[in-house]
Amino acid sequence: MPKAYDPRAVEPALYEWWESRGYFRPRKEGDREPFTIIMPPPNVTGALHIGHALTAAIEDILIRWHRMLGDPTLWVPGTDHAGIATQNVVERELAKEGLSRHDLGREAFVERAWQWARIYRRRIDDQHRRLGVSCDWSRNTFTMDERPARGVRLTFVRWFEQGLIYRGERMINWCPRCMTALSDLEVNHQAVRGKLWFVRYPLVDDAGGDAGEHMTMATTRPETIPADVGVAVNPDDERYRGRVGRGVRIPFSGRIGVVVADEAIDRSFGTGALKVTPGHDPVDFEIGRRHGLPVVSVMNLDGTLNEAAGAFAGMDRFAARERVAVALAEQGLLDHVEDYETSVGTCHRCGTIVEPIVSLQWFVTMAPLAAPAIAAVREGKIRIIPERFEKVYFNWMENIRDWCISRQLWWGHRIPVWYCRACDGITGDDIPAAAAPIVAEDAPERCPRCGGGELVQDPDVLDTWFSSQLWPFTTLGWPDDTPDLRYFYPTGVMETGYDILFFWVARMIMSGIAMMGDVPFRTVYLHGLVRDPRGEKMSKTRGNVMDPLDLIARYGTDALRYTLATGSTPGNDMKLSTERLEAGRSFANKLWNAARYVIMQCGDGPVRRLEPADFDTLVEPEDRWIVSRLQRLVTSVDGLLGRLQIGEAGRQVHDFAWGEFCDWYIEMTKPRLRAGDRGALPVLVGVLEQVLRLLHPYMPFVTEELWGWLRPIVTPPLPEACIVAPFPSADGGWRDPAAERAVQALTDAVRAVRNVRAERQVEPAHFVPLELGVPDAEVRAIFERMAGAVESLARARPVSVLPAVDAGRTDAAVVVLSESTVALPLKGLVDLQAECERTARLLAEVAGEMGRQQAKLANEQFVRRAPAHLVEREREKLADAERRAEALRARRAELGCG
RNA sequence: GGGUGGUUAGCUCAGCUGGUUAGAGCGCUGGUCUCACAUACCAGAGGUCACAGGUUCGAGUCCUGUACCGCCCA
Repeated sequence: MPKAYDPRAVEPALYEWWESRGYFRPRKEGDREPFTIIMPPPNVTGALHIGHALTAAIEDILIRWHRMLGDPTLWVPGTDHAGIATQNVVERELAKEGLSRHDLGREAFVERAWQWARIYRRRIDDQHRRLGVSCDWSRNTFTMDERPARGVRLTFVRWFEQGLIYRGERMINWCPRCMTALSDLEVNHQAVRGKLWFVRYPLVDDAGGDAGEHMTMATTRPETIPADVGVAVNPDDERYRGRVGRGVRIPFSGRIGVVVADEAIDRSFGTGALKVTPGHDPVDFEIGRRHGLPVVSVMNLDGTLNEAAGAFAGMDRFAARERVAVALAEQGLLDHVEDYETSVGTCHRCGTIVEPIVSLQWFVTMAPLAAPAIAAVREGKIRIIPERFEKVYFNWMENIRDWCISRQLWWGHRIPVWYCRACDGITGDDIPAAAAPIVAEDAPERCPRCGGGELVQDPDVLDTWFSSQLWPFTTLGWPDDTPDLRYFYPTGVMETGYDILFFWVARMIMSGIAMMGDVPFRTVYLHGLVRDPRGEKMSKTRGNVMDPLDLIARYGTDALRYTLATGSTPGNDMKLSTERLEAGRSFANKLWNAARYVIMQCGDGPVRRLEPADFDTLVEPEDRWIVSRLQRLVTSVDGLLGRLQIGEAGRQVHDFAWGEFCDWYIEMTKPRLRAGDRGALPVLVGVLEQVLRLLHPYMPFVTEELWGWLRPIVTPPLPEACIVAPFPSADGGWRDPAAERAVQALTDAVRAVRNVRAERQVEPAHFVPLELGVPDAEVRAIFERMAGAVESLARARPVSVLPAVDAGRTDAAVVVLSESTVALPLKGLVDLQAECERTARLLAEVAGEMGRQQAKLANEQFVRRAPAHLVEREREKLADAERRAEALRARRAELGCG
């Protein structure tokens, strides 16, 4: 067996073996409830990042745990076509060849995108395999596959027929670079330093002539002035009372706009007067609508100004802003300019500042869909972890707005709507707003009205999330009625990042209830973002991304998974550093070496492994101690995983494996094994294999590999693979509190000896004589039985276990502990001066303890109201402290300390 | 503006329903290549749990407020 664990040497072969054995496919067992996770489908835009690794780690832990529990366990992998993002990357590829998508034409471009998607799907799947994910590849799905696509069309048609989907002219977010509409969620808001221009609008008299007065208003976007149609003030604003109803002359356009009074106006902003531009601002759009104002647009879809902007036509919107300001100044209309921090919306995908424009798009009416989805969470049909996100969910859902679902892209699910050229008088590509949509799952042959065969499909595609929202059931076969759908829906846990709670999770709940009549999952588990060591978000532009495959190459998959899983708590971001990964790698190596020790001791075997039925037959206290501790751990882990406390469960197994099993139990067995007593072997093997099982969900490779080493030399035989071995259960609840107490006391004593040795700089090779005074007969018996272990652990010889040692003796270093008194009678070990100082320090500590306990016990309220066992515990602690204080005082008197 | 999270050892973070002397990893100090492991072992130092009130017999944990940092929504 190699001296160090080498992940690269074992991982690929193990993964292939698992997969070939069919372990990843669900096994239906009796009437046990299935456990299902639908994997959040990564975008086919590129490679997996560290966030995907976190998703994979957590989900695989849950999946492997449930599989080991014997549940029929299904994890469905898949990938997402990511409309706008993929179109962008494919367009970038084309640009390298000097081509645009328009050069290729729609059909060829879509074929090109399919090629891209096929390549990246395979790459992503391979990366997932490297992460060790035990998902069912036979059910691997792509959002553009035939069945999900059918589900998309069916949903669209049904919602249209129910009046939930409509086509209309609304204010939407437009990305001038991506040249498509966006939903509200696809716009990021950020604060930017800008300016506030104060512009004078001349008031006109009834005849339209100059009234010689003006109103000054503030705007952050002077380039939209040519699209102004009026001015609005707050109805309660005294300053403008007489102005409402009058006309103003709009600069540049010369249009006469009316001054309206509207509640939406914030009197404290600027001058309290707002220019109204319904064509370019959502608030203004509403104001215009309330007051019957026209909508004027001065912008082209690419962000340049159009002919309505007059002299500014053809300019980019930001260049136009400066030019308009200059022109205003020239005309004497610019009052002044102030610095101003404003908020702009940017495209979620490309970062371009989005433009609010009025446009003809398809929308989903969300409120009716949201209502039952709100109820589902409120009634506890769905639980969100961490719970605080339920509030976030309610807040968004209760204020939900209609969802703009049409995208002016080529890559995606084409909207299942057709128009009749004859009926709607369509000649070119443009579909008139008044055209009557023919909505159907499959392309209709003829127009249902006129019977004509000249139909043209809506050119737009749907928002990617429209198909993603159906994912928990399209992956299981919907819209067909499949056995999978009936058996696995609703699924168990939806595990994903909190950043897509609205984008995805909320919409899945809404559409699941709407289309399936039941929630899509019982539990939502939201993890945080993985950040760089400085806490910054990882991004390609920052250049601080950590590639999971690179980390796997350096630290091993298990180290990466363990670090991610135990370093994060639900809903909270984590900083990932190489130091933490190193710790994970060390742990894998520690496990490897502990197993290596056990396996080497076993020789060729066969070694009987300890099973629960054997617990009562154990005689050595350390054996009973480690088994008792293990049972305690198993109970705890079971409870923690049940509450999805994955991080804490993983840490506890780590602490047990390293801190108790390796540091103490294995060391205790060494003198026994050296003396030819093989009685510890079943315990070593039994505890080790239980630890491997407990850790398997976190560190599947090293545990499976060690399982393979252990299996041939162990009897009764272990299950054929760790991945399908039953997860440890503490059903019997076996404990030995006496052994736990005594061994705890013994390790305390050993630590005390080591402490003295280190302080007095005793050579490591030098064995010192040791006397242990143990008043409690039961504990003393265990100390006597374990004297050999003490020798080896404390490097002490001879070891005498006595009912008492004289704490005051001056010929020895003495440490008084709760259950024992340690005396190291060795010349040169006792330095009177130092000993007086040390005992004085200890006495002060003990006095502090006693003070706290006495105060508590003196408090009548505490004694009366606190639980009896806590009061009793305080009394015991006080008695113990008093005993130690007494011993210290006696020793100080003996030593003649002042 | 509304909401929400964080503030615990030098660093990064655990700490579930309130109850021993608040823990871990890394780092630091000192000592060990001891026959599983130097990716290791042993010992040690290091914390007013952001601050101020409150509830309680008892608060890192619950409540209110403040400060700073962050995120979400508008």
